[in-house]
Amino acid sequence: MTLPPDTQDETLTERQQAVLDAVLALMVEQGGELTMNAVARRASCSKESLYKWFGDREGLLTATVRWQASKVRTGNYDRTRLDALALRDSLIRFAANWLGVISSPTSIALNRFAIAQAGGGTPGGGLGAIMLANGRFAIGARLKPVLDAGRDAGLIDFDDTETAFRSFIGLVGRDVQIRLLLGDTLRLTPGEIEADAARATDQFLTLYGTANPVPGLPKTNA
Amino acid sequence: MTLPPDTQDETLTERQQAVLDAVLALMVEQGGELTMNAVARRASCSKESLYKWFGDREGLLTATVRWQASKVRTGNYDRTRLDALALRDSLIRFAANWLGVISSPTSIALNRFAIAQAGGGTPGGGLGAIMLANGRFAIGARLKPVLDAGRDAGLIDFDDTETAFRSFIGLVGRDVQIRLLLGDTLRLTPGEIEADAARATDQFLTLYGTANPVPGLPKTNA
DNA sequence: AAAGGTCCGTACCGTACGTTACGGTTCCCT
DNA sequence: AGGGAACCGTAACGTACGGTACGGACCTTT
Repeated sequence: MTLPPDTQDETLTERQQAVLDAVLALMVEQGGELTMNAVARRASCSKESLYKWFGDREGLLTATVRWQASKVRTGNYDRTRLDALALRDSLIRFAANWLGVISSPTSIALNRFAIAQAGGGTPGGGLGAIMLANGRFAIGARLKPVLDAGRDAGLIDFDDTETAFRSFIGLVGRDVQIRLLLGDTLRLTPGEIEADAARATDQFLTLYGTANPVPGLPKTNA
Repeated sequence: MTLPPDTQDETLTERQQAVLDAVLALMVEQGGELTMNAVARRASCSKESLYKWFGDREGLLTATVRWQASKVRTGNYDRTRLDALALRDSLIRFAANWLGVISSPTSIALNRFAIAQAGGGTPGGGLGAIMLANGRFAIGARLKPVLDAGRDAGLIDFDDTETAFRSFIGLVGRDVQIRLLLGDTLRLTPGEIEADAARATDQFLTLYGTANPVPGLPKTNA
């Protein structure tokens, strides 16, 4: 009669968090073959405890996704005083951070799981909806204030913040995520991430910047 | 003793093609739960025939991916004489075509399958490698001649064709593919596809175009 | 008409996995 | 020290699915 704890809000024991970390580790190294037996063995816990804590396999997976999402949340990027250089710096740091996240083995493994079961008949979306809410839409909510502030400061110009935001993440991410998800052996070193972030940001500023661009960065046809 | 027909090159009976179409239909409507029984029932054939024709489940899946890929191949986009308007038109048609492909239910379902098993221990990449070869890399090989021709004609300028190409598909695709894969209810009408293709192309030409842009398209901060 | 091949429908087998149940151990509370 | 809760390890159960085997129908060939 134990109803599934779908309303769990950060109420996780240290032990349970360790279990979820074990799930993440298994997802990363073992890939799509994730059995309850393997989780129990890896986490050194009994399957009975797994079912008591998370209800069923689906509950364990959603708890894992939420757990990882709660670990990824970083600081905001908005500032009070904003000049062209500060805006560019904020955008570059945002882009580099996001590239680091989406190219991390954990994010790749988690997205694979969410995508694999997004097609199933699970109503409500399941893991895919959670990944979208905590990934795509969360970063949108975090970056849009920066873009709006840049527009208010007269540094950039656009009609729709959403459209500008999508152009930016398109320039930043390009085909990285889909290639990594499909198993492409694509290594992003921290140096490449930083360079890509700067290139994408400068391209974005070229497209949406006003007449006062950052000096010395007219066009970057890298 | 029937060795698996891994060297099948378009040698498919009409019956077998119908079976693969049934697999595609099942992938689209049923999602990740694809059993051999369901395929046999849907295609009105026996499981024995499935195993005789495709070896095993993996062979059936790879044959399906190849079959779909062979259906998507469209005409090339290169031209002999190229002015600014012709280049822009080629890019727009290419972008619209690609957007239509990646937003089609068949492509989404197929990518879901390839991604789901790309994490598994299957060496060589499996379906993911096939999807990459026939998707991402195939369109690259098809578009790069156009970009190079545009550069030779002095219409656009860049150092690395690959980098320019990746910026282009970033501007075109943005976050469409990952959102659809995660189950986002995102509908792309033909009109939106055409508008997105034009916007992305004009943004690309703004970034990489030379001093002679298409008249009347200086900046499109849509 | 007889023979042989191809294929459909179904039944069957072995295994893997999700889920449940149980005995033994550790730890906390009083 | 005694009682109880939580938990670990393992065994057991039911189902689902990949893969195989078999009987019968249809079609072609001679």
